[in-house]
Amino acid sequence: MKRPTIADIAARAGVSTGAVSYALNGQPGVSESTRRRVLAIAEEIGWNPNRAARALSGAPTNSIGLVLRRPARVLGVEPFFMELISGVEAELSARSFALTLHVVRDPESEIAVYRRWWGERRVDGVLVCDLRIDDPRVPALEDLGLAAVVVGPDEGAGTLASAWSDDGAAVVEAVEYLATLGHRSIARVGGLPDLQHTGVRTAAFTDVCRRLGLADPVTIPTDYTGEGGAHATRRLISSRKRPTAILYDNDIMAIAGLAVAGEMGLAVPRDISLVAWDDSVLCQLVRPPMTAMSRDISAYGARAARLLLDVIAGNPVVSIRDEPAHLIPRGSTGPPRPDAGAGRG
Amino acid sequence: MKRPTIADIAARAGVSTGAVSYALNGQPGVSESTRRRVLAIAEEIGWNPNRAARALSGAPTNSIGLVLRRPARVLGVEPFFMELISGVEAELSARSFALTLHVVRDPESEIAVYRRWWGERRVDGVLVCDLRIDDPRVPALEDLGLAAVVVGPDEGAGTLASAWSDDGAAVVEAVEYLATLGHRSIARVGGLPDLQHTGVRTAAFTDVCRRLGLADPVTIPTDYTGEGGAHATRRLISSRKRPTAILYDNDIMAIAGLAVAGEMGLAVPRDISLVAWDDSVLCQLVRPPMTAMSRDISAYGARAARLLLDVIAGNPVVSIRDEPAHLIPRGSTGPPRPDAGAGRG
DNA sequence: GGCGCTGAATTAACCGATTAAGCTCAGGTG
DNA sequence: CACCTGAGCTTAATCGGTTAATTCAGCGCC
Repeated sequence: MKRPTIADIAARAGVSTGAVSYALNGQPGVSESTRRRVLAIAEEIGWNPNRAARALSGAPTNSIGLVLRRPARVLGVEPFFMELISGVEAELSARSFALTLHVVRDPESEIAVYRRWWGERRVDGVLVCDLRIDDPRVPALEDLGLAAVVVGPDEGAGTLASAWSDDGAAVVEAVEYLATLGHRSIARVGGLPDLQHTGVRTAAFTDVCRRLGLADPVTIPTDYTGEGGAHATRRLISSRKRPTAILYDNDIMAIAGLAVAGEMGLAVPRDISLVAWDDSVLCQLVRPPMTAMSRDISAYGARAARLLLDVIAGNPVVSIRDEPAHLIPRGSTGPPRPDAGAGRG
Repeated sequence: MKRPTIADIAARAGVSTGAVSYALNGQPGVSESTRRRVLAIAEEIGWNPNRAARALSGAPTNSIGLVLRRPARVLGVEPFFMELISGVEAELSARSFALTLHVVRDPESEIAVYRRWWGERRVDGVLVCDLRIDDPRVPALEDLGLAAVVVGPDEGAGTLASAWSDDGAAVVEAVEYLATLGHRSIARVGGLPDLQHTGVRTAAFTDVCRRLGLADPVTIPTDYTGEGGAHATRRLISSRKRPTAILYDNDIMAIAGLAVAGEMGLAVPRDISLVAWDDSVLCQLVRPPMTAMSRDISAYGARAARLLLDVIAGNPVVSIRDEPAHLIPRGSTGPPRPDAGAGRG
């Protein structure tokens, strides 16, 4: 099947391609009757503008890009990105924008992809995830002048707009809740330490523990995997000053920690309380069900997408600080045992 | 920052744009020294081919499309698609292809998107999921001549290539396993009845039950949701001829069914055995852990992507029948009670 | 010297749209 | 009747590449 072009329409309508273009784009310069005729013919022969040709004349591509830097196989396991993408798509599909996805191995190729997309005019803008400390992508994108929105805290986002939740406030909520239950020694199993939002959480955690006069706030950095969470939990439980509560930076690690606590003979929440960041079906299914910091990830995605569309449209934009995650108390948290935190498990 | 073009390179190298084009594309027609000079300049000024311009001259877009028809929010919950996408990406990213994603509401707009992408030359080919009986997308794609691969059984895929597992063989494996345990009355909680692969599974289920001389094989159609699975399970358990084993078309429904069995006072697997299709962490976490038909979804995605790339390249292709799902026995299956299946629950 | 050949380059058409500029002609004006 | 105006078109340049056709210099050979 041959793709119809405006030349085909022009031939049928007996006018020039220029006139057809004016007619199709609602520009002045053609009579109402001609316009109607052209539109009817376009409809009839199933014409679609060749985006390549339009793009050559400077039109937007109506698509945004998302580059993910992880082993592709991990994506299937990690629910975060799919929820984010579902939120992004909800916003995009309403406006007939497409999402172009690309998975890369390392930060250099991520920047190379941005550069290529920009050079190729493949996307109108990009969403940037997993911002790191001194992330080289920020200056690279600023240099290129490619529209971009950071999905993450605005710390380190430079001149780029950002959309994220107030992770600090969420940490404060969780720690205050545990402190109210009576916990004086709270540890944290954190995510990748060079991620911006890990830094934000760690700072907030340290601050609130100090403010409440709690024991020295320990954060063990991990890689977000179940193994990492299990290992960190083992270390914390067998440490001299065993905490009475542990705050995990994601749900996978919290659930792994729950299993470790069981193996080491600790009852949850009698001997130790556990809190997960990011709620999921998993948290509801385990016994005891896991107290979790729940947030609407797909709403973040939608918000970030809308922000990016604004940036692309050239509208004035302000970074969005979204609703913080909020605590959903379940069975994995309770008051500490009076004698807890004394010896080994 | 201005995007460099081949005209910029030509000016610097002191040759025509035509010569630059030949040099950059490894075509004959330029001397080795000129080619090296041109390549060096291109590298130096960070030139990238404007894809729109190339596309105008008929070059491929190096991207493939995937249209998903579901409420965008459901995507985050359904792990299937993310795993599929991760497999697809693993294959694509190695070849610097991008994946363009679009979420639509109804089948008509799905076809409209194909038509638009084709007209716009936005993608080189598409992956088609969730094939239905007499799916109108198949003739539409055949008409357009847009490269396409069906992710699903080749029944109903027409002239399009397809990649899928042998669901029939998997059903046979599951039923034979249950029959070996001693079950004579096995029911099935099926997925959406108008999906092609549901039809394949239902036919195989009916056949193998007949062949093994089992009781009338009942399949209750559902919508794949937990609620649907719970409702179907309730109906089966309270039916006059209660089955001693139930085969579910996905894991969500199986887990919902497990909860229903508990509510209705049945012990699993003593009173009733349950088998899930598609394994996941969920299946391992519930008590008793769920016997499941496990398959490597991301491998399907990778295989389908490779097939599509072959179709696009014009290589001869044959549909792939991938490895069937294989049974992972866990705690939710066991021999039936001698007196089971007699009365009401 | 004239001829054909080859290699290395240029030129120009082309892809399918957008759009500034130019043309035509009907209708109104002095 | 000459002149002006503007609606309604057409023409042609343009975007950034690709590529067929063409030019041209240099060389070998009869």
